[in-house]
Formats: sequence, C-alpha cells, structure tokens
Amino acid sequence: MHIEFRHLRTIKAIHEAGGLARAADQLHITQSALSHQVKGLEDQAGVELFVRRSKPLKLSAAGMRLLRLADQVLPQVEATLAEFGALRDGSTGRLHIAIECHACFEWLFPVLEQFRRTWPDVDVDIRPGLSFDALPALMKEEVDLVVSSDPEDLPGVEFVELFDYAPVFVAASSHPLAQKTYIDAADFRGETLITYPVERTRLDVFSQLLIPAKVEPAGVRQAELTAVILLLVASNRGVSVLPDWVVREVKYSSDYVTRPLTKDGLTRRLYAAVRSEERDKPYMQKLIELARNEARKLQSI
Amino acid sequence: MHIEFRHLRTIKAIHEAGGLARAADQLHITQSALSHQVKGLEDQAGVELFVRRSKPLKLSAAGMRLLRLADQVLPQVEATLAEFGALRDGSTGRLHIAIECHACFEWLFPVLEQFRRTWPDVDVDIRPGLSFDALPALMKEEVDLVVSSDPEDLPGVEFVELFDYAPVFVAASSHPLAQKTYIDAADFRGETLITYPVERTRLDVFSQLLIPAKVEPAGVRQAELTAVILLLVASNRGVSVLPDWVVREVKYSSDYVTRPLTKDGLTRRLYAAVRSEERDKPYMQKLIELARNEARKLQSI
DNA sequence: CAGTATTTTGAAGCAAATTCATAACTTTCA
DNA sequence: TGAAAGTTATGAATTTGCTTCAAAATACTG
Repeated sequence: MHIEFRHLRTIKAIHEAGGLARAADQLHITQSALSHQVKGLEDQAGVELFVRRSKPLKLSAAGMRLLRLADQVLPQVEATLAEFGALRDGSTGRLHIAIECHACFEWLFPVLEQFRRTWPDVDVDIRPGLSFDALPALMKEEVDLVVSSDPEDLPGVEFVELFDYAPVFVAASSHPLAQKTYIDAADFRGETLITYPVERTRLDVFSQLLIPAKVEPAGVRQAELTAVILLLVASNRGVSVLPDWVVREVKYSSDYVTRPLTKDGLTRRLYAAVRSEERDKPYMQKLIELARNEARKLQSI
Repeated sequence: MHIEFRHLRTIKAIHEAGGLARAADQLHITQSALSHQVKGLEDQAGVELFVRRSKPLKLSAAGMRLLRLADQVLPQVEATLAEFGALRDGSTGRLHIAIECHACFEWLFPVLEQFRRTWPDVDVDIRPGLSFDALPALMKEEVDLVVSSDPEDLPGVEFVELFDYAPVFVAASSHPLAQKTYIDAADFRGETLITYPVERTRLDVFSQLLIPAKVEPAGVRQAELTAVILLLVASNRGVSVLPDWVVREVKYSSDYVTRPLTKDGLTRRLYAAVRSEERDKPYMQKLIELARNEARKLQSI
C-alpha cells in the first residue's frame, strides 16, 4: 500500500471535523472505512498519526506533518484540475502556428499581438515552416495551426478560408518593365527573380505563372527577409513577386512600382489549416476572425 | 475515480521512459495496466494527456501540466516520508516538557540550551501552565515529559530518577533564626512563609515538614518568581524554603543565609516522568543525561 | 456506574486496478 | 508498397484491497 490523495483528504477531514465519525459523513463513507484507512496508513508510514488516549482524537506530531503535506499538495491538485477545466472549455490551450507562406509574418505578428490581449492564457508561438513539413506536423499535433495557400484533402484536417490576396510584380521605378500596365510570364524571361529561399512549387510566381507557362527567368536569387528583397528590388538587382499586403504599405514609395500579374491579375486564397476537433475552439475562432480583420485593414490602405 | 499519486508516478515514468512499454517495466506493471490507467485518467480529467498520432507517445499540453504537478508533488511526499523515517528512528520528535516543580526553570533552561545543539530537529517546548494535571496530560500525549518529585504508579508511565536535592531554609542574614544551625518545623510557628503559588501538598515545606508536624506558620505569602521570593526574604518580609540548587549560586551572598531543615537535613528526589514507549528514544535519554550533569554541576559549586 | 458517543476489529462484499491474450496501429526497411 | 518489428489499445478474467456491515471495545458525561 502506498500513500494516496485519499489519505490526505482523510487526514484533513478528520482534523477539521475533529473525529472519525463526523469526518466520515463529510467524505460520504463509513466511519469504519476511515478507521481502516488510518490504520493502514499508520502501518505503512510506521508512525502513529493520532493520539488515541484522548476523546477528540487529536493529531500527533507525525499527523501534523501529514496534514501539512495535505495542505501543500491538495491545493496544487485542485489548481491542476481547474486548468484542465479551462483546457476543456477552451479558455486555455496551445496555439503553435506554422507558416508555410514566408511573407505571412507581416500580418500575423500584429494579429498575435491583439490575440494575446484577449486570450492571455493561451500558449502562442510561431514556427517558420521552412525547416519541416507543416501539415504532417499539424496531424501529429506538433503544431496547431498552419497558414497555407494550398488546401489538401487530409483526414482530420480542415482548411478554413482566411482571405484572398494578389501576388503582384515588384520592380524598381527605373526598371523597363515598370512601363507596362501588367506583367506576363514571358516578361520574366530576361530578368533576375528574387524569391524567398523555399522550393519553387511553394512560390506563387512559379506555381501560378512561370511553371504553367514554362518560362525560366534569366536568374534566381534568394533572400530570407522581405525587407531585403525590397531593398534588392529598389536597387535594381532584380524583380520580385510578393503578396499585395506586403507591398501595400509601401505602395506609394517612388523607389519601386507594383504591377498586376497577367491582364486580369492573379488571385490566391490563404487558409488556416487546423485539426477538425479544434476548429470550433473559441480561441481558434478568435484568431481566424482577427486574421480576417487584419487583412481587411491592410487591403483597405 | 479520482486522480491519485499512482497516476502522477505513471505520467512521470512514461515521460522519462518515452513510452508505455518501457515505463511499464520501470514501474513493474504491465503495459496494459498503464494503457488502462492513462485512459481512465483522461476520461476523468476530460482532457487528452498524450499525443497519440506520433510514435514516441508525446505528452500533450495537459500532459505537461500534469507532469509539472507530479514534479511538484512527488518530492513533497518523499520529504514527508523521510521525516516519518526520522520520527521512527528517533532522530526527530516532540519534547514538550511540563514542570510540576516551580523552581525547575532554573536548571531546565540551560539544559534545553545544550539539548538544542545536539538535537536541533526535536521540537522542544516548556509548558508551565498545566502544572496541575501534568500527569494526565502526559498520558494523553499532550506533553512528553513531566518533571516531578512525586512518583505515582500509572499505567504506561515511568518515573526516571534525575537527581537528589535538599529543600533548604532561607532567611535574611539579620533574621533571628539565622543563628540556629538547623531549622525545625516548630521554628516556623511565628514566621511568615513565602512560597510559590501552588497547593500546599505540592510544596516540600508543607508535605515534608509542616503538615506531618501539624505546624501552621504565622502567615503565608505567595510569589511567582524565584528572584522575587529571594528579594522578599532578603528584606525580611518572611522566610522561605527552596531547593538547594536555587540558592547554591547565591549561597555566599551576605543578604541571606541557608540552613538545613531538621537536624539531618531533608532529601528529596526529582524524576522525569515519561511514557514507557518513549523512554528509550535517544533524544529522551540525552535530555535525562544532560539534566543529571547540570545538577551535578550546580551542586558542586 | 450506567448511558451515550466514538473508535476498533474481523468477515464479507464489491468496485476498481491489474493481468493475459490478442487486436490495431506506426514506423522501418527492403 | 508490403512485410516485419515495435508499440499501443481493447476486452474478459482475475486479483487486490477498499468499503461496508455487524458487533465489540473504549472513552466520555452526568
């Protein structure tokens, strides 16, 4: 026999009630059960827990020690169970986000800032999705939300629409292509293209435009940070394609210009991939709502 | 079903071992048992504790929380059990002392000072208040040692001899009785006797001298503190009878003199009353040894 | 000292934890 | 991709040990 929480509750109850009989009522078990329990406990601890010789069954020194343990431990257990309650009803949880889309930092950061104000107890984190496969990680519960623009049909995963955006062409104001009203795939043929350092299939320019048109740019150069890409573009080291929300803020800068891709412009859609069970959690809903609002704000600039 | 220590140990083992199977070995139960246990725990807590979709069975957010609880709680339990061990082998315990004999403060304090140096973990206290029913309190385990000079035959209580002392007569140097070489009961007839405020039967002068001789002093005045009694005696407000160790230290003072009671002198014996079970506890032995030494020291002055 | 309240004890019942046997997955490796 | 290895889940049988019941022992009260 081991010491168990039951025993701590028992000690506490007996102390408070001042006797087995009353404590038994309080715990909804027989007084006899308590007697056996105490005896077992004393056997196993090897010490007397109570002073028998007196009527109101007082705690001995060892009993006091055990009571102290109960007073330390039981509240800790209560606290843990309370947190489980919060986990269950969705007021607490983990929200680790993986972003496949490299430029998503731009709008996600402000969203998370807002989010933390309403849901301070949710454990939030962003994991740049370059180093691993975001969707398998989502299924394995290594992350809880993946921002992606390529919905797949996966069991237990749902893709919730966030917002639409347009990948747009960016070039220095002095660049010859800045003269055109829109850019076609063929226009890239003589250009150096600056992209994020990920596989081509995950870049809108390639997947939506160049690969279908079988066009290979003159050169490809990679840069990690959006700010650096814009810098390179401004100094005419190449051209790039970025989501409209990225360049929206700097649209009126005279250093570079943005042009739609193809005559009608391309449109892509961003999704939040979440596990089905978690889709309806309140903080999940909240994050999605905030993301949509943030996008609206950026696009109305 | 309630959450129990068993579950905490389980969580901890599974986390450390990195899987049910290995944890099962470590805990010396079947892997099946662990599986059932985890399931039960998840049902009752209402949250998933582990991430199933991955091979090395990882802890979920809730699982981490429970692990934290285990890491908080289990060491506390260990500590308590360790203290029980110490209680059992006698390196720790409670030593609350009741003194029937009012003047015993004088030698008991220095003894306890010494005692605390060797047995710092023993909870020591002196309780002067219940000098009345000290022995019943001993039996009810309200106190653990009673200093007494009247051994009784009580079940479960033993009287361990401490040391002998002599109640001696004290008077101002200028007092007429200071001329006598020893004092008899009859000498008290015209005197004011100063005593501690307790019943006569528990005062050596009365029980050993005046009551047997059927002598009533001219007056009786009571004082709480030994120092006050000596003060009153010195200023000739009365005479007193005190244990020799009390006046030994001030014996050569010219303010008062001490004289033996009766021609041969009275001798009394002081005992430590303890419960039989506790008599052989090491710290109990130590205290008794220290008391005897202290008495030797005082009497050799 | 009887009467009441409370705790202890032993046997029996019962619920819950464990085991056994086996199925269902996951991952690995060819 | 399929087979093999390793790991976890499940259901029925079993065992453990907690709880209850009934009755005796003990402590307290007037």
